Amino acid sequence: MFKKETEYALRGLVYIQIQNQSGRNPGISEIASEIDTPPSFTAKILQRLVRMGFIESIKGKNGGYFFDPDKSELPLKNVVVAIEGDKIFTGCGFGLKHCDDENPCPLHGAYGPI
Amino acid sequence: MFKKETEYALRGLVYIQIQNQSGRNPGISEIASEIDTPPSFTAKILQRLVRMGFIESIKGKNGGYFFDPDKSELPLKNVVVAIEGDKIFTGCGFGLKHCDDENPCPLHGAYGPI
DNA sequence: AATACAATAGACAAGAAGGTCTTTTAATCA
DNA sequence: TGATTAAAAGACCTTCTTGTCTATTGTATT
Repeated sequence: MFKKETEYALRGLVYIQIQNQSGRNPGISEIASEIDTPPSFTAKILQRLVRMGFIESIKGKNGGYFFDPDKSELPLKNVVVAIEGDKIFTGCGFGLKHCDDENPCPLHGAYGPI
Repeated sequence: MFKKETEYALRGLVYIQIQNQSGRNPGISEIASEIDTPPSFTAKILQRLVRMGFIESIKGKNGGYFFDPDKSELPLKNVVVAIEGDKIFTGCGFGLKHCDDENPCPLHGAYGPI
């Protein structure tokens, strides 16, 4: 379905969000253990999310990851597009170049909703 | 969305089916050129489809690929499952193990239809 | 039988995805 | 200030995906 990277990113973000709501900034080892992903790989993914501005982080003791409370809510779709590209939403299931609403392939109708 | 392999397989099967209906058994170079895929790679994929029993083939002059007319129609879903595995249909978009109808993740509702 | 044609088999290789590990940088606390 | 904690950076490795290429096997035509 999605790449592992996207999956882990989504799971991580959801976990961070939930913890933030309890006033906590979880760290990488907690996150990886709770969402059941490889710690180092997860760390790299979260780094990317920080660089892309989806979340913030602070180093050192009591450090961790958190959402900027000033920012508006983050649609998960943005994350998926940032990692997977938007072909996953705009592309054709058959990989056809000339598949659109006017020229639909057999799968087209089924995929519209998503 | 799907792997290239799956995409090419679906496109190839559809093309073969259409040609069969006109009484023709298209060969690999025609198929690859018409569905716009790399010939050698496409050949390998069609070989797999033959070995898996989805289509038949004959070698030599006037050879090519065709569907066994005695067999019942082939749901494309079977092809996708054969190549991608069934996680793509049964798995959770978040990669959660404990996501099902009773314990749905936020994406679950949206994916049910597919 | 010889030839030409076309699928099959399988070795090989480049690139992307998935994952580990070590070193560096920054924040806190004693 | 020094020790500790935790994120950042990046080198490195393995596996899977996406191909290419060559040799072989089988079929049909002449």
